[in-house]
Amino acid sequence: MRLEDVASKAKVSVSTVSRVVNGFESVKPSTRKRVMAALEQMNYRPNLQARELVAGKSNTLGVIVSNLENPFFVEIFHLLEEQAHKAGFEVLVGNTNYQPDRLATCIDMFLGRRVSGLAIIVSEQVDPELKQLAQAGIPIAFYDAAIPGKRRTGIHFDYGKGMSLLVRHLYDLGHRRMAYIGYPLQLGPTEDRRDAFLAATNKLGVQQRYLAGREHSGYAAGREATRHLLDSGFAPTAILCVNDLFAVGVLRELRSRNIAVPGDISVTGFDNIEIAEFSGPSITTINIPRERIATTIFRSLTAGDQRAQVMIDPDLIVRESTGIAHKKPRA
Amino acid sequence: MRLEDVASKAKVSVSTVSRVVNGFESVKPSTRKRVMAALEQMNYRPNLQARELVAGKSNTLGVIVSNLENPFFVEIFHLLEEQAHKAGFEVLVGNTNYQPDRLATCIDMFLGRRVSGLAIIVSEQVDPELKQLAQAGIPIAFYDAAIPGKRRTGIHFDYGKGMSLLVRHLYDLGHRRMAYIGYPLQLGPTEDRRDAFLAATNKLGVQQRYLAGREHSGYAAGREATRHLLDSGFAPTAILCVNDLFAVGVLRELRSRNIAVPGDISVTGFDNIEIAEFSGPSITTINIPRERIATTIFRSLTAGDQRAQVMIDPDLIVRESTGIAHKKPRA
DNA sequence: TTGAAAGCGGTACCAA
DNA sequence: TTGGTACCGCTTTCAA
Repeated sequence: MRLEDVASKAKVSVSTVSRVVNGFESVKPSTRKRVMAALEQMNYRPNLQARELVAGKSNTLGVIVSNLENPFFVEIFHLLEEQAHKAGFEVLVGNTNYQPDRLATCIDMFLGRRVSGLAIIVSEQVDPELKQLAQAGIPIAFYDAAIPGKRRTGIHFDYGKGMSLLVRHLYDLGHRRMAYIGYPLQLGPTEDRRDAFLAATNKLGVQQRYLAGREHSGYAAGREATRHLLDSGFAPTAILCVNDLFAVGVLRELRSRNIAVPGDISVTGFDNIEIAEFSGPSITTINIPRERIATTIFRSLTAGDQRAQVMIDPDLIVRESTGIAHKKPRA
Repeated sequence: MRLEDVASKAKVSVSTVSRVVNGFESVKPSTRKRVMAALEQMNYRPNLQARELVAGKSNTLGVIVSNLENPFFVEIFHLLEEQAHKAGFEVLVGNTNYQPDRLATCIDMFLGRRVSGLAIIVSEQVDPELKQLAQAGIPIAFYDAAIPGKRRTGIHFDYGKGMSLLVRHLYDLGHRRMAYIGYPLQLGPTEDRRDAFLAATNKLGVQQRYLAGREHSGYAAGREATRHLLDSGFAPTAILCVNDLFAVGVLRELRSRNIAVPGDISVTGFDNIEIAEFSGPSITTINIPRERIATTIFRSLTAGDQRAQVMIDPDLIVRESTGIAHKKPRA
């Protein structure tokens, strides 16, 4: 099990076994062979804690996400993982469930494990942790969170532009009464979306309504918010959602009320996850180019490519869920 | 940064600092206060590699899954995580993407990190790794994979029963021509589903057809398989899918061909993930009680509750996607 | 080409 | 209540 066990079995020193394990040249072939055999027989597996302790690093990257149930985060993780593996890194994921204390725990865990880079892809506020992060001494990449500073990369998506594209698209289709369904909490990036919605609709003089879903994500939250919305008396001709998951929930509720989409009401999502293409009807949404995000994170974590700020641009993806506004909205 | 740095700053020994860090009682309040201050100022964070090296364990559980993009796996992970956190464990996830070499790497990584328990929730074959796992010396729980032995818990779901329930349900609705869309590879548990489908249809004398999707999961695979199926000339009145993701893809293709569900063709999924309830139409499926799975895994990993075999029973969930068979199937 | 020994950053035992 | 020290398993000089 340990280097020493193998050493005594092969009748050599631990140094020699270590050399064999790490593929050094300076080992006599016959010795190497003997050691290899012992290694094999004893099913030796290096203790990474020990190895990394002496190395002082771990060629492991840490990724912290708010919500593994949102395919958007999972996709970014996947793309990042792919690049990391190619470069010989392992990737570990931590999940916060939007809980600030979990965030702190995850950060402690990853920094305590001396990961060589940490990607923080969360929606919650990171401020209270900034202090410890500042002294971490490793590259840290943020997506969507907090203020970037030294040794940190802030990657941001232009929500304002994205939301404007949606509002404009709907406006051009004749919509003048729009509702927006967002997250419940004070999550920075999602406030951006709401503010952008408010700004865009105000600018165009569109009647609007803002509503917070009860959960952070998920179909159920979108559905429930839709119930409240429709029962409130505000009869929108279009419903915009903070993400695609919510939009699916909205579609579900509308369907169960026999409200046609986009015949009676248009619906939009955000993120362009796969379900947006496969739901019935498919969902008009904003694409966030994950490859760019993943690549930027990876570079900043490994190549020391620490551009302080990166802004990512949106694309509008028009699908079946949006159409010409009816004069007489149903609800 | 290190215990020693804090010690010299607080003018005490490393032992004392260690005691304070670990909350031992036997420290004079005044000393403790001084140490705490130093700790705070220097932003000390214990090196987990060192700590775990001496401890010989890590109060961390490892979870390996095939596919983080399948919400089914994510849900199990979440439930497991919840219980683990309550019990003071951290949970680390590894992702294999159905690649056997990734599985081996993940296992090496987790065992090398001396996790105190390892859950392997994958569909690929684990046999080649069994040898190393046998010597791991820690509790290992399998879901859906490999042969359980000593120190290992095998949790299995009764796919045969689940598939029978679906076939029977459809049969009772008058269906006599059924197609099944499965995974492409020789993945043990999914072969079970296919075999169960074949067995159940044969028993009832139903015309059947088996088809493999091109990917492991995902909407696109289901959709593509449906294209092949419909273009093949076999005109089923019902399509059964290996999982709910596939079923969503099937629905999408049928919709784009203006084939009504369940009017013209009935569709079923498997797993009962959330989308099955929210898709349009909602999907008749088999529920797999994840709580039981997660709880069983957790217990076997921590409490030494090592029942060798656990079999989990299915529930049939009837929703909108299945209905009475038409005499003249369209396709 | 090989072995001995000094750490890496902690913990824990023993003495003081 | 404190400090000294051996040791966890591995890597890495330095000598032999």
